Amino acid sequence: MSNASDGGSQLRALRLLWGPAPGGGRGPRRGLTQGRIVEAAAEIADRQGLDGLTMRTLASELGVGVATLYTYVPGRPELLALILDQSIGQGVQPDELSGDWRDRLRQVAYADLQGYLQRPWMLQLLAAQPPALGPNLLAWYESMLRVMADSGLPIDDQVAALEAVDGYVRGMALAMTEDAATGGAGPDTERDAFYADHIDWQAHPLFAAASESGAISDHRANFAFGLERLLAGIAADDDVAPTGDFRAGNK
Amino acid sequence: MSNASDGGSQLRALRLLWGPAPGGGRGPRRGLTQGRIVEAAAEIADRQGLDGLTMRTLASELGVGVATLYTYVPGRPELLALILDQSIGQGVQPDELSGDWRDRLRQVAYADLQGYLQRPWMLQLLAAQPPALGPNLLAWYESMLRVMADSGLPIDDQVAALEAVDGYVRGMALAMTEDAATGGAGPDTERDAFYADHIDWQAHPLFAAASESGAISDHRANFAFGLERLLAGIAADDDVAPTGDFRAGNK
DNA sequence: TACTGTATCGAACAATGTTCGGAGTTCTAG
DNA sequence: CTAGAACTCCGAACATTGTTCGATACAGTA
Repeated sequence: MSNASDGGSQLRALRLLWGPAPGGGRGPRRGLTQGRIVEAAAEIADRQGLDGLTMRTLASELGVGVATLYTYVPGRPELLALILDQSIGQGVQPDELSGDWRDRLRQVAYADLQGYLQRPWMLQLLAAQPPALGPNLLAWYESMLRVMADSGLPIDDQVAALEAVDGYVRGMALAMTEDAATGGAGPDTERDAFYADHIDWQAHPLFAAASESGAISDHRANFAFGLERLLAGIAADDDVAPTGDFRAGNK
Repeated sequence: MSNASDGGSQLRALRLLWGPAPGGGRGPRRGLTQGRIVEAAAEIADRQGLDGLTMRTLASELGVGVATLYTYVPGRPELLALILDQSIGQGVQPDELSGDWRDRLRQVAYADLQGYLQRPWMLQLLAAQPPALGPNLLAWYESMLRVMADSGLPIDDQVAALEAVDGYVRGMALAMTEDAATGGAGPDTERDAFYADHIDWQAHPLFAAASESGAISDHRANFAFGLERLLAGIAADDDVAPTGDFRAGNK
């Protein structure tokens, strides 16, 4: 009951993702396809952001009335689930890459990062709700497991490693979208001026130093740093540390 | 220009976060404080999710008219920035923990994870926009840097390690909110039934096996796995790997 | 005691997702 | 070939959202 905005839309999304196109029945021939709608929707989201993707702008882009959309898609939440799975499908297939499993993992990480940076709304959708397991997500996961199968790790660790790398990429992408948000055209001078004025730099000397040195804003270097450490940690087969730290939390 | 929904609200949020409370001027005494509003807003978000937090529900909860809120807060986006920074401030102060820097990093990771799981809307806000650098975020960052100062790592690596752990936690939390979304009361039988029916398990043997074994759904174990690997990788001072993989991307 | 500037808030406005009802279109049953 | 059924399309309407306006009440100041 934590996410109030899901009145069974997840299930409807799944039916859309997997269900067959409802083919030719009686009435007039359909002027659109689900594919065309999803494509146009993703394009609008790319240009205007998720908020700019309204049923009206989408209908107008496609040259149809708003109500028409509802004969193809049950509602906006389901539409969002569709463009998310479609975008996932546009990434690389991990097991088609070259190199050993560690190289491939790294390449997947960079490719996925780029995807998230180009489509920040994917992260918004992922944060709003766990993604429906559509065909593309499933295929990506299976492909990822094929890569991990080469690692010689136990099956549980294969999954854990996969999830860890994927999680890391998403989390870092979250922090890196910052750059895109400012417009890409140079730093936000107004904001920086505000910081300079209102922040007590004396009281935060370490932050001041780190900020000055540029270390904080060099997201790409930070991403590379953490990724290599994570991969190295996974590849090291020696036992790591006390894995138990689960006092707090649920059952 | 990627995020269309920000018409300078970031700056207004910063002013709110750092600016002094506008004190007693002339008119009637103010019946509310920014603090009380933010507290009530976060509570509503906890119960009803971010979508349930409307200006009307908030006003009603506080027993005031809707328009009154706008004398305390410029608008909803700024309100969201406030509850985010406030929530960040409710986590632990990293440098008040015990143990060496690696232990502390681990404790911070678990504490932050718990915070994100209890307040999934924090992740939604982080995904929608990079957080405004409010007092609490700044304090947390400074505290984190104090912890990292013990590591003996170069300053750049300190920042990178900090960002990596933080990013990892957020990314994994993204995947783990799944549990909360189903309501917590057992697995989603309807959804699982759909999966069983419509997915071609033969074509995805590895996923089928991983799913069957429960490895995929054991998020807490996966989190621990990756965290230990990441920490171990950071602690290992030997050089790691080719850090250059930056053909694609921007300048 | 008047004046000024503020706080409060009911009402209205624009934009959004969604539904309703009717008009047109195509297939199918007889 | 015709009549009905089932479907597509969509203008209009509805509920809900964030936000603004204008009036009214209040508290300091001169």
